[in-house]
Amino acid sequence: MKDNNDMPGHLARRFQQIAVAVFLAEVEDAGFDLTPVQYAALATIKANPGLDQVTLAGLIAYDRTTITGVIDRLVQKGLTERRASSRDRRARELEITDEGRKTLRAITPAVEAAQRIMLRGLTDKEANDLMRLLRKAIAAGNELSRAPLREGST
Amino acid sequence: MKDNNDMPGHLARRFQQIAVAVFLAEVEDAGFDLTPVQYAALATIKANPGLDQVTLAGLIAYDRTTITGVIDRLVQKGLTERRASSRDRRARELEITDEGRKTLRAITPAVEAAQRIMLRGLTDKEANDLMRLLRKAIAAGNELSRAPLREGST
DNA sequence: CAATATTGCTCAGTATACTGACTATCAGTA
DNA sequence: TACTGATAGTCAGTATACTGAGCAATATTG
Repeated sequence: MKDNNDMPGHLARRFQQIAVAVFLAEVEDAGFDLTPVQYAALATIKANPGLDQVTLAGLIAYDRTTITGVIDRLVQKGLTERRASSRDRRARELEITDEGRKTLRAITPAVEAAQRIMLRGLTDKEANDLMRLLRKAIAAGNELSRAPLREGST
Repeated sequence: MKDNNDMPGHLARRFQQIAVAVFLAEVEDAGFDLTPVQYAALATIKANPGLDQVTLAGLIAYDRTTITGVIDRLVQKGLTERRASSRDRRARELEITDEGRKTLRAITPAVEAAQRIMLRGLTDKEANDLMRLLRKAIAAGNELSRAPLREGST
């Protein structure tokens, strides 16, 4: 019988599991307390000042119901500000704080180290191949999850 | 600046997200209600009758605190039996029920379809390459997560 | 412009994952 | 055999993800 551990779905889960563990370990070693999800959100807020939650969710492929809690925690940590939009009173505008900017800068080496560590079993060429193939598979399946990636507004 | 969406950690998360969505959609279309995690656990219990929870967790790389809830749900659905071991009173022996066996058989086509769909953007060669590279990266990082894969007892 | 549809966000509920702690039990050893 | 350490399982707490529902506000349309 075919080994269940060899199915793409299982490999996906396992690789993600390792990636998160490596990220958290490196970031903690660097003296910070930030999850991969929080990091991506924070970096995206910095790159797109004043964006609303739905746009942010689309830019990093998070569910809109997930982003609420993520931002709650970023706000609670003092890394992000959330305020009502004046143009659309349903929306919240997000801004990174000085503290958030500082954290993002300081944490970057750990984040980059983590990316290397999670690929440490591969040669440079293999790592590039893996990322290319993942990108391709993800692009083809983008619309299949509830939280697809939505490119910048144009 | 480097796009955060292009980091291996983000690709891992995104691919896993799509894989789970595809799995759930296919299984639901087939008329079943089983998560990828529950499926893997059930299949492993069937292949290793009477195994205990820690061994099961090791075989599919789940955390031991996660497996408790997964088995709770399999038992509640009538697919698995959990009973105290006579040899070691700390341990629980797991068995698949007839209903579990029937479900596993009936669900297989949907599971296989899901694996194809999550790779649908890739050629056969690319799909094989992706899986080979994932296996290699995972093997190198196995010990980095709290729930590493533990091969069969030997 | 009134009725309708859509959108931004939140909430309640469920299912992984993990941290850390705790109980019960087992195994090894002085 | 009493002591010590390790192991099996559970529990409480936190953080993603997602389903489905709902509210408030905006957009669309007849």
